[in-house]
Amino acid sequence: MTGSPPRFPQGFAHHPLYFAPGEQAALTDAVVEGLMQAPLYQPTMPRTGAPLSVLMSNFGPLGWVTDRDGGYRYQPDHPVTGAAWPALPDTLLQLWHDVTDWPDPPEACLINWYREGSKMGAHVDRDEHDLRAPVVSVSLGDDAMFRMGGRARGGPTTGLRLHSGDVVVMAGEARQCHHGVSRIYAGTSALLPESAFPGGGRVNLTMRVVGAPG
DNA sequence: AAGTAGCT
DNA sequence: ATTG
Repeated sequence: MTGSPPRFPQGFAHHPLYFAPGEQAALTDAVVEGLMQAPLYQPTMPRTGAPLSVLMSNFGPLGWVTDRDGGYRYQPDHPVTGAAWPALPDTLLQLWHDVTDWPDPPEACLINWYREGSKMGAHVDRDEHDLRAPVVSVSLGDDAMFRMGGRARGGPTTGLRLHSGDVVVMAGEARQCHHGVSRIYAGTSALLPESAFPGGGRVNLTMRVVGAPG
C-alpha cells in the first residue's frame, strides 16, 4: 500500500534549490556581515522565560524578538545592544519581488540559527498587521525537517525535508497555518563557516511585512 | 505556548 | 493538554 501524497495548504510553495551553491555562499557572507552589527542572541518565551533552542537576529527596519517580560513583538532595535538592525540585503529584496506579487517590500527578516538538536515548535506567524501578506523563507546550511499543519493547533502535519538554497513561500491559506521545524540533519552541509557558526547547523531567513504598529 | 510531551 |  502506498499512502496518500503529502497535501499542503493552498498558498504553500516550495522552490527547491532556488539559490545555486555560489549564490548561497554570497548570501551567507551577507548574513555573516550583518551579524557583526547585530549579533545572534538567545530569545526567551513570554512569561516563563524558557529559552528557545534557536539563536536569533534580524535584518530590516523591524525585527521580531521575544523575551520573558516583553513577549512577542517587532521593534526597530536589537534587544541586547540597542542598535538598529542592519539593512535587508538586496538579494533578499529581489527574492521577495520574484516569488511574491505583494506590492510592499518586507520590513523584517528574521535570522534563525538552528544547531544540532534545535527545533521550532508548531506556530502561526500572527504578530503582523496584515496576515494576507506572504511570508518568504530561505534555507542555508544543514537539511531540516519542516512540518506544515493546518489552521487548528494540534492537527495533522505533513513533513518536507528542506535543503540549503531552498525557498518556501507561505501565502493565502498557508499563511495562517501552523508550521515548525522538528529536526536538523547535522553535518549534511558545509556551507556555514565555522568562524561565525561553530558546529555548523542551519540558518533560516524569514521575510515578513509587519504593517501598522503592533 | 515560536516552550515540552507524546502520539500518529 | 497545559500553567502562568
